[in-house]
Amino acid sequence: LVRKRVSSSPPLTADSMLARIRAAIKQIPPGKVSTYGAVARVAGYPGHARQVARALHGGIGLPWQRVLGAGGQIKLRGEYAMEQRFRLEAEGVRFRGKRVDMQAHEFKFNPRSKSRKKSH
DNA sequence: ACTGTGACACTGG
DNA sequence: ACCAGTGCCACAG
Repeated sequence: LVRKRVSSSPPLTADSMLARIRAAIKQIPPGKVSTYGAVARVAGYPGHARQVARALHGGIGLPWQRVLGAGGQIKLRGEYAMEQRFRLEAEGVRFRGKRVDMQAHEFKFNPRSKSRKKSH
């Protein structure tokens, strides 16, 4: 039943992909967060969550601390995990146990970027 | 070309 | 709620 939509003619080169992903990440404002999967979707590449992580690893000047795993969980390890949490809390992001309170802090990307089929 | 790896997501136990 | 298994996709060797 669930058909996938690949209709969004995504640039298939790795460069365009990374560029779009970085652009999406930059949209996340301080105090807000998103997830690897959500960023990938908004950038036009549903299912490419891992590439978002790759983009963050190499990209400079990106608010990397604002990208989390599904459910608001930090996916980094060791010192970096603490660094991320520290940075987020410094921005006012609240945690509930080991995860961010997504209900309160998840950033809603501008629908315009996706398939805006709303209104009527 | 093939295999292993990873800042992932989802489902099931 | 946590952990394991599986699917996923691009990249490095």
